[in-house]
Amino acid sequence: MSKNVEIADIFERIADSLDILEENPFKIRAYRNASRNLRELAEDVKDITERDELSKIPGIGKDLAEKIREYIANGRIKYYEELNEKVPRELVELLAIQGLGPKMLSKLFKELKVKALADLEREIRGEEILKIHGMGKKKIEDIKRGIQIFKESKKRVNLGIALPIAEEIVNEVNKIPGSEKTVFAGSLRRMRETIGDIDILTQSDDGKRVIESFTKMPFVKNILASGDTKGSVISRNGIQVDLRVVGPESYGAALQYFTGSQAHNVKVRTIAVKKGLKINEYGLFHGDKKIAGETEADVYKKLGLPFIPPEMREDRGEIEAALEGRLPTLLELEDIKGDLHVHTNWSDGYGSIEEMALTAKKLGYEYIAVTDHSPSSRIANGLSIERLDEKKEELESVRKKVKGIRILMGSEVDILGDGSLDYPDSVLRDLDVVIVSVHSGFKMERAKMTKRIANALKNPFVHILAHPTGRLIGERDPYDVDLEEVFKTAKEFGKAIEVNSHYLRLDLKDINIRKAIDMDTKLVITTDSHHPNQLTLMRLGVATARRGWAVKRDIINTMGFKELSNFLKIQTD
DNA sequence: GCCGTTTTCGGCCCGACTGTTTTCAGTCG
Repeated sequence: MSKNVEIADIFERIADSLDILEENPFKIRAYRNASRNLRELAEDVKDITERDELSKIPGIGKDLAEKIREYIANGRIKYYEELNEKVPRELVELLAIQGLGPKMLSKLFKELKVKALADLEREIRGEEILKIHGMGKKKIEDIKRGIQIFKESKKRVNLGIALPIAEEIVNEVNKIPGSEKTVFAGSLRRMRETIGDIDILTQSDDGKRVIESFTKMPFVKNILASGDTKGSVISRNGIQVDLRVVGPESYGAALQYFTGSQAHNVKVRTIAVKKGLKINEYGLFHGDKKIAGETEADVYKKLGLPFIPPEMREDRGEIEAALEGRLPTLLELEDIKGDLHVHTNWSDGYGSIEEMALTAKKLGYEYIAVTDHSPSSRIANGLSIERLDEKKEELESVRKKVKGIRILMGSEVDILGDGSLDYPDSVLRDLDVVIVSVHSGFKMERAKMTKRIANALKNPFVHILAHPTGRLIGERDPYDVDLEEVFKTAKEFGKAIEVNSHYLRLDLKDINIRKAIDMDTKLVITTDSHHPNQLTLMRLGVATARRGWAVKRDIINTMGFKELSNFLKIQTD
C-alpha cells in the first residue's frame, strides 16, 4: 500500500475520532478533506515531502504537512496514537454501522462503556440502553439491522456490476405512472470505479405515490426510509438504492445536487454564496426568487460556469478550470474507432475471430485487433509460434469473408521477469499490433519492475503497454512501479499506454490517466474482451478516461485506420 | 485545521427522514 493511502487512512480515522469527541466540525472536515486529496494524488507523497512541497497539496497546511513529514520519517503520528488512547479504535470502527453516528456512539461509550462490537451487541439486548437520551425501541431495531449489514461487510460494488442493475431499476421506476425522466445520479453518474449505493432521480408531481410504488418493487429486500420525496431500500443483491422525486421546476437543480460529488457541491455552493445566491436541490435562488432549476446547464450558467461533465465533478480543479474557461472538451464514446485488445478462442477467449470481428463491425468500428496470449501464459492457452501461424491463416480467411472492418493480427505478449519478451523480434515484426503486459512476478520490487517494463517498451516492435499496474479492483493491489518513469519511456519511444475497460481492472485509473496526459503520453482505450458481449465495456474505459480529463487527441484509437496505421507502422496497400 | 482580488482572523453547504421529542437532535447523503 502506498504511503499516500496509509496517511489518507490515518487522517480519515483521526477525523472519525474527533467526530466522536465532538470537536470543531471544521477541523474534522479539514482532516477529511486532506485525506481525500492525499488519496487522489497521482504522485508519491514521499517524493513531494522530499521536495518540501507538501503545502502545495490542496487542504494540506502547516499542521498536516508536519504530520505527514512525521509519518514519512518515523512511520507513526503521535497525535493519532494519543487519540487512540482517548477513543478506542474498535469503537470508532462502529461508525460504519448505518444509523449509528458519532453522537450516539459517544454516549454509548461514556454511559455504558461500549468499546467494541461485542459490547454493543450485549447492550442492545439489555434494558440499560433505553436510559440513554434519544434511544428507543425503534432505534434499537435500526441498530440491529445496521449491525447485520455491517457484518455482511457492505463492500463497494464495481462500476460494471452496478451499472446494468441501475439501468434496469431506472427503467422500472420510469414505468411508474406519473413518473418520467428517470435517471441515475451520484457516483454512478460520475462513473467512479466503485460505487457505494445507487442514486436514482425521477420527475413527478406525486412523490408519495412514486416512492410507495418504488418500495414495493420485487427487487426490494428491506425498506430503510420512505417519505414524500425520498425513499431508500436495500436490494436483494445487497446494494442500497435511493430514489428522490422532484417536480419539473427543480429537476435540473436536483440532478446537479444528487450527482455530487459532495466536495464539488461544497465548492459550487460557496460560489453561489459569494454571489449572494443560495443553492439547494430545488433550485438556485436570489432571495426568494428562483433564478434556475429546470436544467443542470442553467444552474451552472447562472453561477457563471459552463456545464461541467459529471465525470469531472470531483473537486479536482474542474471548477477553477471552468471559471478560467479552460475546461477541456472531453472524449466521447462515439470518438472511438476500434478496439485494439481482444482475445479469441485461439487462447482464452470465448468467441472466434469472425464473431469478434462481426460484433465490432456492428458497433460501427473501423478496425479490431485480435491479440491472443503468448506461450508463457499457459493457463490462458497462450499461442506457440506454430499456432500463431495457424491463427494467421484463419485470420486471412476471415478477412476475405468479413468486409467493412479491418481485422488486425496482434498478440498480447508477456513481459518476462528480466524485461525480455515472450516472442522473438522475428515474430513480433510480422504482427500488426504488439501489446505487452505483466502476468507474472507481481511481487517484484519497484525499481526492478520499473526497469522490466521500461525495457519492454524500448523494443521497436512494441506498440502498447496493457493494464499498466496489474491491479484487480477489490481483489489484487497494483504491483509497485514508477508510473512516471513508464510514461516518460512510453512518450520517448512513441508507445501507447492502455486504459483497460474491464470493470475489474480500469487500469490505468482516472488519476493516473490524468498524470499520463499531463506528461503528453499517448493512451489507448481497449476492452480486453474475452467474449463478444464484452466489447461494449468500452463505455467504462471511455468514462474512466473522461474522469482523467482525456480529450480525443490523447487516445490513439480515435484515429481513423489510415492515421492509426502510421502510428502502428503497418504497411498499407 | 485550512484558507484568502471582499479577510492573516473569521469564516467554513444544505435539506429530508426518523424517532423520540414536546420543539428537536441525530444521521445521512
